[in-house]
Amino acid sequence: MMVTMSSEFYEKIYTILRKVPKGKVVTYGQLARLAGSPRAARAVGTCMRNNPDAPRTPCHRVVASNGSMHGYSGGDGIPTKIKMLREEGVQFKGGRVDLKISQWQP
DNA sequence: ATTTTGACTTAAG
DNA sequence: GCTTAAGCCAAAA
Repeated sequence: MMVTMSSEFYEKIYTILRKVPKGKVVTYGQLARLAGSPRAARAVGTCMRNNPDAPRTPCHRVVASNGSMHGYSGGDGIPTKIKMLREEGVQFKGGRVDLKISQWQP
């Protein structure tokens, strides 16, 4: 199998994000860290933006490090994202996700 | 090839 | 606890 050098870490991001169970969320930094680039949190966001609510990439389960969210390219954006997470059983706290109980732990 | 922008994170006030 | 500033990675102009 040949290695896709350019988007190598992108595929990792998708793979990891796909492993995140329902009702759990993951931060951009965590995804980047698991992908092999702990400082590429921004790049992760760029990747998500190009891929909307693709059935293969649950970008709505990706939140910021402090539990809040920065953006979402699907539905109404942020509100839709919150709604989806809430439907999955994610506990919210003043508009922010409770990372203490809802953050995915590999 | 260089500059700008962006779904980020951490540190400091 | 919230706001402001600086740093980092990758894609788009």
